[in-house]
Amino acid sequence: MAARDVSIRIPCSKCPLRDLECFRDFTEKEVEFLHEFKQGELTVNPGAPIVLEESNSPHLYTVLEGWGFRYKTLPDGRRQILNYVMPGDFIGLQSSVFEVMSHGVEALTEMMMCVFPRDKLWTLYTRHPTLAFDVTWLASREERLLDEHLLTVGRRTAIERVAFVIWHLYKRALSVGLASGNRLDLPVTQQHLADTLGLSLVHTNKTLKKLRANGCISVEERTVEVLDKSKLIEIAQAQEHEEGPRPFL
Amino acid sequence: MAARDVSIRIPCSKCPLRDLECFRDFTEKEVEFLHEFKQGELTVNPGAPIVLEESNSPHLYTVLEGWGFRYKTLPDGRRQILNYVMPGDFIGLQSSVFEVMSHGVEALTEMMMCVFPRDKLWTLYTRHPTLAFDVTWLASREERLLDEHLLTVGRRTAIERVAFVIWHLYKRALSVGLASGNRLDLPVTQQHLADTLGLSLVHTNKTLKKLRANGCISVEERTVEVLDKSKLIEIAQAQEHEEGPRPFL
DNA sequence: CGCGATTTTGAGAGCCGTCAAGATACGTGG
DNA sequence: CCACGTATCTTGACGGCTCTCAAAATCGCG
Repeated sequence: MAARDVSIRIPCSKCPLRDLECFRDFTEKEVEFLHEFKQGELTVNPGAPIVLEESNSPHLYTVLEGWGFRYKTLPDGRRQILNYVMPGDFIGLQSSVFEVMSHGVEALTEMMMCVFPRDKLWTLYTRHPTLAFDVTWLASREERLLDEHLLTVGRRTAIERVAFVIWHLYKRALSVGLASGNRLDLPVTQQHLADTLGLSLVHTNKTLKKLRANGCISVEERTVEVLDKSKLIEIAQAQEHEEGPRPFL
Repeated sequence: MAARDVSIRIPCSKCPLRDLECFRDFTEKEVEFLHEFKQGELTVNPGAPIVLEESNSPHLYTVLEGWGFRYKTLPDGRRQILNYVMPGDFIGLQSSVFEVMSHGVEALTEMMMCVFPRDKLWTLYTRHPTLAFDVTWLASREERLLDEHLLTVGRRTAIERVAFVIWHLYKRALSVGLASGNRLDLPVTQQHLADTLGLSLVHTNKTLKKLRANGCISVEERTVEVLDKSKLIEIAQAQEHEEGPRPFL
């Protein structure tokens, strides 16, 4: 694995995430503590592993820039993508609770992350209950995303699944400034989509074609344009719900 | 909905869960606080709704006895079972974080639960960081179970899925005393299994038949006997991992 | 004994997977 | 600037796993 350069260049008070509307405001004391908690920044290349399945990482991460994904694999290599990580998302909580991660995380684009030492998480619980609650908040949000994903893979048809992920990723990317207007820059191959949705590569490709023929979306290079939102939502059987400001670490 | 009788009859110090080996020990102060936190017990009948999708329940629950399940449904009625709840499991965390639950919970057997007021969860974070960490622990465990379930539904074949869910439920039930020896009392219809695994009822039935013909399991009434553990594990492509003592509230 | 819920079985259809091959894009070295 | 290898995308053909439809059998219960 390539050497990882970890050093603090960005004080938490100037964290780029603070400029985004979707995140909650923090008190000065909270930011001070987070700055103490922070070990540095880590930058990785596209395709780089961030944590390995069954590994035991001493670090926790908050994504500052870029996309990645969480996954699990079966012994024979079949892969299931569990979720995507974007700016503001927290990586590695499971390892502080169970010692080992039961899933892996891999970068899709170049990623910059904030690094925290896992063994100091406990002091966060003793000294900053508001931040402790934030950690629980983040875990609970992940749970909700997984619930929805499970419904998608278990009960939606192929075209519903594809429509749903696109809509879902579009909304998430919008909120953190990774999409603008109707355009979503998806740093993802069709194989990734297939592994996300429990479909084969070939069928994913043919389903995307239907969605293009439909006039729902257009795709060029790696960017998707949402042409007909209401039709996409209808096909996806998606139900909208408001999101208030959310925390991050 | 039937009237719900809530009153404290069991002090937390005599919580039946404390006798189970799988749970961690608590300090006197922790138990004292939990007893203050506790509002009472709630008993519901098989089939009763515990929380509804999109509802806003003011309560949190810890299961003391019985089985239930979490689920989500699509507008047209297709249902996905997300996970099962058994003694020691915590219900309703999402509602303290997002105001509304995005999933429902329903009882499979008669269930007894410990009831907590949602709005006092915050004082738990301020006064008992160890318990706060336990809440995070529980959320993180749920996340891990969902990860595994997603892999099952997304990437395992029908027979692998059925084998896996039986093995999984057997292990969980064993740890809390709901299974003994090789026998698992499953209070679940084949329709429930189908909705858990993303399969149709008919195909679930035929797949169970194969597993019986295999000599892996036998089924009579609602109890499943695991006849050949290693073959079941092999078919399920399950990977064992140790579990240390876990918390509950 | 009779009715509803659940389980079982068979038949046929279709959605989706696998296999295979060609097309396109992209980076690298000559 | 072109050649070439690798990764990704596309398309067609075919097979099969799983679905739907339908009906019979069994079970639970009043």
